[in-house]
Amino acid sequence: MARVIAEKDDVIPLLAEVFRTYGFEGASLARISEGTRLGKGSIYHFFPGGKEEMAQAVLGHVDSWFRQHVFEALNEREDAVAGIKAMFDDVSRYFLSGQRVCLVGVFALGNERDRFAVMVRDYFIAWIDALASALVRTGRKPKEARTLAEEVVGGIQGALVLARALDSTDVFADALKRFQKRLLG
Amino acid sequence: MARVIAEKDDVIPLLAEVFRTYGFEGASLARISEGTRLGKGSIYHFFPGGKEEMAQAVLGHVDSWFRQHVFEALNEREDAVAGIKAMFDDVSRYFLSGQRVCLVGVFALGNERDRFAVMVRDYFIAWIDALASALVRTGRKPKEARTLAEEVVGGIQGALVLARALDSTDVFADALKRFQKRLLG
DNA sequence: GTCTATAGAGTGATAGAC
DNA sequence: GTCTATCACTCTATAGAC
Repeated sequence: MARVIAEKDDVIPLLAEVFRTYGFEGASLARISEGTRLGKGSIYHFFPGGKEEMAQAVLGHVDSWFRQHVFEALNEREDAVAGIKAMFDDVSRYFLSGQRVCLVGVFALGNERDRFAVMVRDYFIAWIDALASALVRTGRKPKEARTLAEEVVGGIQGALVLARALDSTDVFADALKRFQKRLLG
Repeated sequence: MARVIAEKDDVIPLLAEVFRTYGFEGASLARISEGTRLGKGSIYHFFPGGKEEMAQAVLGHVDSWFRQHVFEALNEREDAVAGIKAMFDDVSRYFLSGQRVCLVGVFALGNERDRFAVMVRDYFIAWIDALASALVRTGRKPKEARTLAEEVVGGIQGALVLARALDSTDVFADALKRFQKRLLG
């Protein structure tokens, strides 16, 4: 038997793409098997807890990617303006200009929300907090910063919906430009 | 056998709630049967085309509700300001202050988007067009009106995501207030 | 032999269609 | 209710690295 080494870390991004494409309920094991190019045996070897554990792992992966790239840049950069610009660049690339969906957003809308409530909530809170803190460092008042952060993080989710509904990457790109302008003038 | 009269028009709102709750893939016939209190036989009597026809009917129902209530008020009211205010009131009530999800938005994010692409697209286009036309009548330039309309319609979708993620009706209510203020000053 | 990654036949339950 | 297909999942049987 050809033993092609696969590690959990290599599998998770493929898994993420399956969940993004089909949603939690629509991600059948057949589709997961196809998407990861792994037999059921391998899948259950990595994720004995089944689909729930797979989704948990994928959410964790998305969350830590955003923490490492987006939130950290927002929180730690001395230059808050540069951190905010970096956020918009990352977001544009990550969501493929609106063609790719936000897994956490999809889970928030679905029935599976309650099952993953903590991860879903923490992801959005971390994002809003990080953006608000950067905005305070650009000179905004804390309350204004928080409102703006909520508006932009929510607005990005809405722009993803619209971009997919209208099948237009421009809708997403234009929304990001508007948001950046509103935050940085 | 107790013959409880059911009509298709009575079934569709119940069906809509099932699709809203579980999504297209998650709306199994068992859940549909439970939600509509109809046996499988009755369901297929009303919708010989199966789940696809059910979803089509539900999308059509949502679409025509918005057309009759929201879009018409935006398009036809002499007083454009009143029409826009009415839109926000309707939206707040319809989505139960963010506890209820937008079925069209959910479909836009999912894999089922392509199947229902026309209805999904037309719904959002009609909404954006209606709002933009009302904004023009409040004195906005056409291009500015269109951008604002896109931003608000997308923003409402994003606010639904955030409200569910943070499990907060305030997030949704506050977003609506902000949008109304931005549109009407 | 032990351990880990592999494939996939086979389980009962449930899916959607009729 | 009845049909077949597919569901999530289990289990056995591999292969190769140590």
